[in-house]
Amino acid sequence: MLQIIDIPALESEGPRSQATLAYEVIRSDILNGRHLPERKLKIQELAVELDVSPGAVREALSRLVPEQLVVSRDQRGFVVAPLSIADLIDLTDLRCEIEAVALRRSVERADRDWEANILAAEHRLRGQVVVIGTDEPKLNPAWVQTHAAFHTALVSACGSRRLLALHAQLYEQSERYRGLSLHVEAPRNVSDEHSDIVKMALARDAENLIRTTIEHLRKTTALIVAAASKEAIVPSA
Amino acid sequence: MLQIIDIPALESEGPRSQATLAYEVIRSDILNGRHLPERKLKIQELAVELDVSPGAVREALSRLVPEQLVVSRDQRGFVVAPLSIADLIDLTDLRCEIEAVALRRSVERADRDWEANILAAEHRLRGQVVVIGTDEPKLNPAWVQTHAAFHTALVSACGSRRLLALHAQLYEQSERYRGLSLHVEAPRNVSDEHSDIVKMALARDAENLIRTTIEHLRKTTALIVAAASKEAIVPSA
DNA sequence: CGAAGAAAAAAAATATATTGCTTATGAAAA
DNA sequence: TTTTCATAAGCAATATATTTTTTTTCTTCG
Repeated sequence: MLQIIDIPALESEGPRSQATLAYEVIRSDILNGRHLPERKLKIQELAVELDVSPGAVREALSRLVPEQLVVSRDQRGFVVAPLSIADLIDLTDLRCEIEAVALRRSVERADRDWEANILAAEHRLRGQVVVIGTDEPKLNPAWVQTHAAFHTALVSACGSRRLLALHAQLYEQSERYRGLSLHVEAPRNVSDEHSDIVKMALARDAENLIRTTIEHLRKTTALIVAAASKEAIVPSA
Repeated sequence: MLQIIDIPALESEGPRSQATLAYEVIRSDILNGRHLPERKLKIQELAVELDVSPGAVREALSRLVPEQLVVSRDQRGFVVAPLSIADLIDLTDLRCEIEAVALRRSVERADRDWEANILAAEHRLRGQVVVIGTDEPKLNPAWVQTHAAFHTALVSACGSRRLLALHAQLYEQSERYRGLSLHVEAPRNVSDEHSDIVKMALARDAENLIRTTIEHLRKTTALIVAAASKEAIVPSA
């Protein structure tokens, strides 16, 4: 007899435990660049800063290891996972492959809801400014979230939980690199690229949608690589 | 000085913390089916069983959450991640996609070392029996390891660290399901399937290699699904 | 007899103390 | 001046005790 088990998806209900709270704060701090790569994450320091017990910090850091946001060395604590150009290129390559698979499936299974969500996400994106702060330029957190939602909407019809999770994970990891492209953001019209993507999606033209999206990803990576070549942004190994 | 090595399969050198030890033991117990899906993992119980402190167990379990081997519910502890037919199908689909990408790249970048490693891995595989134990049939752990090495060898030339890591992770997750196909292993000649794969690899015939490998994966999945339909293998919620 | 509420037991989460590893600093010898 | 060894300090890792939360059971009332 076949028994289908419903997987309880109560992954996110308010941060109730201290460890979960610490996890979310530290994770966000790493993604936003508040903790720089290679920086040592001292447990006691974080514990007093977040006002939680050292055990909670320790657990939070442990959870970040499989996500590749921090690396741990037994008996020697935790450091923020390093960034490198080589890793960025590797990451981008993999993202392009995954994106292609997810988009192709999404188009195959597309329906009107899918189209509606894409249109809505793009519309929200247009209402956001990308960079805030004049002297100290920073990515607008609201834009970051909306942008993620836009790209998620495009692949949301792919019909695979795991593929969606993988897509989200890779997107998130690339977020760490995005902040580095701020200084050379000039020669680019991101809105046009997005509307091209939307056009292809609505036309259900899978191959051109994939091509356009991959170009979009590679353009960002190319800018970061160019920036890193000029300035010594990425710490040396 | 003579060193007596009594612990086999010590993978990485260096100091191992209790938490790391607990992590490895629990992980292996889940993968080998010693902890059944949906089973509650009581911290204190595991702590006395492994002779480590509860904190270490807690940390170990936390590290298994992102690997999707256990799920945690804040304030209510940890349980072994459930298995389901739907998830197996989802997992297999994703594996086929990833396998295709990795194999295509491997063939592109193939060299003589790659061929040699594949041949060596297949040869080792032939020397192993799949199932041990007569009345209580169990997968031969040596075969399991050799089989993993064989499939890793095929994609090892893909040139992407992340792709290799992803491949390994998906393979590992599917290992949890493999034990379920034991009872219906009959109508199959796995060695022939493997030698077909080797033939395609040495011929550098990427598309046929992919096709053959995907068939290989899907066959295993189909057997497990068939087994689950007849017997109530998958535990009930 | 069944349902609801309260109390007790069990287990998770947290805090604090202790141990032990790693590394840095300094002194002594080459 | 450089190298090496020893000692000390800092911090990760672990153990233990305490608090909080959840679950189960027992009692009481409908």
